[in-house]
Order: sequence, then structure tokens, then C-alpha cells
Amino acid sequence: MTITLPQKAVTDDLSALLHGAGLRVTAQRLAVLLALESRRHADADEIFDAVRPTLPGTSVQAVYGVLNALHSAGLVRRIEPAGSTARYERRIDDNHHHLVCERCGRVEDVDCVVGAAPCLTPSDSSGFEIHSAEITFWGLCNECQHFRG
Amino acid sequence: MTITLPQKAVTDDLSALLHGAGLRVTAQRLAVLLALESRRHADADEIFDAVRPTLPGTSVQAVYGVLNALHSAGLVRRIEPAGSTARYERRIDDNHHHLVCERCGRVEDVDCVVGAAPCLTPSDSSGFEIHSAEITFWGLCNECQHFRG
DNA sequence: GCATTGTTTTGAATAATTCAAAAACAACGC
DNA sequence: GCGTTGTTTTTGAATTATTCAAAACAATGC
Repeated sequence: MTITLPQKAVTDDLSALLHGAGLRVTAQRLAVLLALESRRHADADEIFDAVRPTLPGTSVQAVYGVLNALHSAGLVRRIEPAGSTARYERRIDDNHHHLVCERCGRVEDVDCVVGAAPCLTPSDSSGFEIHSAEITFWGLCNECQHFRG
Repeated sequence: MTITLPQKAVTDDLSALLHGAGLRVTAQRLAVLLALESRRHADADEIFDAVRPTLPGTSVQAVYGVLNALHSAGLVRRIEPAGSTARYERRIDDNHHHLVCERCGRVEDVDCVVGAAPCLTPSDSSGFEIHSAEITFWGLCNECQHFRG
């Protein structure tokens, strides 16, 4: 029986993830993936801030590069709600959607919509070959509802 | 019986539209609205190009200003698909959705989705007060389907 | 017509993201 | 273990959509 430090175990998982996707395992990529584990809908800047303490010397450009690589490999999902910068998330396997606050930009997950399946089929696709459907709900988050004049 | 030039009639309609929304009627606003009549999902730059010939001296900033005013007044809808600049459209009364080409960024309208109504209700809204739902279908347009390797 | 208030122009700034070249590094075979 | 090769990161700069601010101007109500 081998005893592994929890931290190490997580990093091993992430290494395997990268490896499995045909990507080289680098400290920056592991750090970005780790940062995404504990954050939902993080943007490049948040991730940069999260990575910096443990991996000083990392550049913002590297973070963008890593995120682009992870996205191309299908390991992270990128959403760009109107008015926000690009946000990244690790939940890629399920087909969940997003609630975005019109006032503060906060993003929350919606696990499913009622009658989800039919939503993925438009009635007339104008010759498009459809790959995915993205649903964004706009409104006011809990906090911002109290700020109205 | 009065005979009105068609061009003039359209402009009168647009003037009434602006007036009804409590906005001042200016040449730039009429020109932008007119440009939007014949264009679907136009961005600020396209509109600027469309306005310039008939109204030289108009600045890009003015176009942005007009579009923001029209949007705030609810006269135009603004969509910002990931990877594109903001696009504007006059169809605001209906609740239609969009097809966006992942390759060339082309945007098409989808009149309705099968089972449209249920789509507007998420199962768990996390305390959000929901105002609207936006559906974007991602895929390849007719043209871009032939460019695949 | 004239004053008021809102809009447009002019000119400059902002901020997210990407580009490019050179240095650093990971993966692989030996 | 060690060099080679191709990829990734750093460093430094560019791009581009959009907004900001002050001054000139124009629409509306009287």
C-alpha cells in the first residue's frame, strides 16, 4: 500500500488528463487546471491571480495560451456572455446552461431546463450543421434584486 | 389624397418610432435605423459603412452612441456571440434565436425551437429573477461545411 | 426665434486578447 | 542519465472593439 499526499494525487489526475488529451504536462497547465477545480466560471485574470502565488513568474500570456490549448483539446468549456470577458469551466461532460446577472455579471449554473431535449432542435436550421446549443438566462441575481431604484 | 415619396414615408415611420420611444430625432439615428432595415445582425462597423455614404462626417463614436441609445430604448436588440463583435437587429418583438457558424461567424435567425415555451423556464433559478432566455446554436453554415479537412 | 438639454464631433484612453521572436522546457529514444 | 527535437513559455509589443471627455452643434418646447 502506497501513501500519496492528497495534493500529489490531484496533480497526478490532472497530469493523466493532459496526457490523455495528447498535451504535454507543464507546471502552468497543471496550475491552471487546479485553479479551475475550485472556481466556477473564472476568467483569465482570476486564473492568473490564482496561479501566481504558487507559480510566480507565470505570465498572463501563458495563461491565455494554456486556456486556449485546454479549450482546443476539449478539456475546458469557454463561455463569453455579452458584457463579460471570456470565462472558463471544467464542467464539460454535461450539457448545463447559465444564468447571467444583467447588473453585476455574476454567472451561475443551471443544471437543466424543463423539456431540455427539444430545445436542442431548432425548427429550421437554414442549412447549418448544428453541433451544440447554448442557453443563457438573463436576469438579476439574488443580491442585485435589492439594488433596484 | 396625398402622395408621399416612399423614402420619405419610411423616414417618417422611423421618426415616429424614435419619438414614441422618447428619443430625439436626428439624422444619424434615422440613418442607423434605416441601415438596420435592410441588414440582419449588422455590427457597428457595417452600420458605420452603410451610414457614411448618405451622411458623410458621421463618426464611429456617433454610431456607437446611437446604437446604445436605441438599445436602451428597446428599439434594437444586441447580440454578442462569442468571438464576434456586438451585432444589432431590429427584430425585437418576437423571441427568435440564433445560429452562429463556428468557422466564419455568420449569424442566421431561427424563428422558433421545437418546444419553445418550456425552454424559457430553468428548473432551478438559484434565486435569479429571470428576464429573458437567449439560445445560440453553434455549428457550421452551409458554405463552411465544404471547407472541412 | 431662443433657451435648454441632449447629441455628435474630435481626440484620446481603456482593456481583453493576440502576435512574434527568443529562451526555456518536456518528451522521447538511446 | 543525456542530447535532440518540437512545444511551451517568456518578454515585449500590437491589435481592436468600445468607451470617455470636452467642446461644438442641433432638436424640442415655449
